[in-house]
Amino acid sequence: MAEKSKKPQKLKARLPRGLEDRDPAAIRATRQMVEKIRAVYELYGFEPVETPAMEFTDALGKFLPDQDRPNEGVFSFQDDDEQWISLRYDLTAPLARYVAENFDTLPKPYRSYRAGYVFRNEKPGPGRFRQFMQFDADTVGSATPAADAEICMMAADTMEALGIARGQYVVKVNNRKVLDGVMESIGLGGNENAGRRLTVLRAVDKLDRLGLPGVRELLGEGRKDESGDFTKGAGLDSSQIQGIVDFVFVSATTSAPPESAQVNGGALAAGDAMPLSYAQSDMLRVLLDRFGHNELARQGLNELKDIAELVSAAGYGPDRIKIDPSVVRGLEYYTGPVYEVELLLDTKDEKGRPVRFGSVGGGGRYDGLVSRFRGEPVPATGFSIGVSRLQAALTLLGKLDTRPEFGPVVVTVFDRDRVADYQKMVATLRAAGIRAELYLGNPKNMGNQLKYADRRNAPCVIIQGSDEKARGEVQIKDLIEGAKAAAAIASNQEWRESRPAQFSCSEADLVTKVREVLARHDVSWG
RNA sequence: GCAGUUGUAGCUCAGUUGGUUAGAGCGCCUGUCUGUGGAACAGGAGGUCGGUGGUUCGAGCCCACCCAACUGUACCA
Repeated sequence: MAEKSKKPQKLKARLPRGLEDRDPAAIRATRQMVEKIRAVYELYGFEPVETPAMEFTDALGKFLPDQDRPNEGVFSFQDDDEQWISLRYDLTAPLARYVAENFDTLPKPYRSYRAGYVFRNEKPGPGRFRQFMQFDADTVGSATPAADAEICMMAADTMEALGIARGQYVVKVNNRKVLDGVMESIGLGGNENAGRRLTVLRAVDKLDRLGLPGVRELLGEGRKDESGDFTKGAGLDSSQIQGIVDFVFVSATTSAPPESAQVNGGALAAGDAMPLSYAQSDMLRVLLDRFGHNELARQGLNELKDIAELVSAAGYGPDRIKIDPSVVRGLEYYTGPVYEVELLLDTKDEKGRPVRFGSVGGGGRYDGLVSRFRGEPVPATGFSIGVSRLQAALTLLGKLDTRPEFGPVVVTVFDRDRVADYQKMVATLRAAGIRAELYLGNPKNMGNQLKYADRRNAPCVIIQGSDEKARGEVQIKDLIEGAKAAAAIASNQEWRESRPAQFSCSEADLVTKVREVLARHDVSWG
């Protein structure tokens, strides 16, 4: 039987999931965001450094890759000498390596900032990519809560510099020591409970999403989601659950407005006390009363109190920086205060469905990360903005300028024997600092050239046929004005003959007249 | 990873109880229009119906497996 004659299989043009191509508007938006963030970080006295996109795997704080699944979580490969190398998954671990390697020459405390792409092999989602940009700032070599407080204030300032109004974001602050202490006090201390502690932390982290009832389920046997999938819980007994819930409850009633606590999971569970609104200091006092008997918790709460007082003294109220004991953060390397920046705006996708973006920034104190490389303790605290995620959110919110940038002035080719003349006009415009180009396509008719200029979003085109040449003139056609005039014109005939928004000027006035057109429409590039 | 939903033209989607040659809108290209963007009108290109196998005289439709996307969930050092 004859083989089915197959068409030659064309290579399919496609991109792996979680990766994206970036068009001019997106690139411009990123550039503007990065510039605004940079300005704030500089203002706070931080200085730039750049490290490569990959590091030795062990320097990133990751165990050697699983032979079966070497790319779970991070992308890794083996070098010629068999050493494992990974793409960085954040900018903190590489900074720790950099500081350790250059410890003797860096001024300490060392304030550093850097932006760059990081890579995570995870399931993508809205605002979640496998390659994305972060913009970090860190203070290495200072253990004082003043360093943490400063990072929080800078995070708030950065949000506002990015055009996110006060009240549309909040910097939440917690301390790992507090929850660790609470867990210790209900008998979850010690190495043998490390796994369960992690499960508890993850459960608490989901408070905003699942509400108190969901968290309760995750602390106990487990929870079934709406798709029927079951998540195994921490397996705590009821008194232990109540201990955690007591703690979480205070945060829930003080950090979230009551109505949102109602929405998430249908109200706080019955049997809990009435929701009350506490001021920050009241909340800390209540927590100290209740959990201060544990040394670790008391230490953490006192650090939080220090930070709260510092930011408050600098004029940053709880509308900008708020103590929220339910903030956990996933990374294990945090040792003290942790921060998280959340957008308080409702984001909806193109179809009007609500979208959860998660935090757009976060960080914390990681006192152990640099000292891994050195024999001495090196305290450090830092903060990271998820530029890509924030940009995705702001785009969805319509808060970013996504208008296409103006294209160049296009000099059309009327008479193909005179390309040299046209090229000279282009050179003249460029010499005057005007973005300009010669039409390089097939010049067989003017219509195509104008369509091209239109697609390029060119503000105007230059036309010089034999008539104009004889008079020593050029035609300047204002495409922006012309587009407005188009509305009043019905027939193509009329459209062509009227030549809207087009005028003639002498060759010598080319630059001056083009500048006038640009100025009229407020055209500027870059 | 687990679960659910969905895969038909570049995009958004129709497609009858299984029945001849799979359609529409938008977009794209060409012409009306050899010195001028838009609109209008006319025409054109573009499909292995996600893939493979099966049931059937006959499959876009039914069945099995695979792949992908979306949503939830888990993980996120």
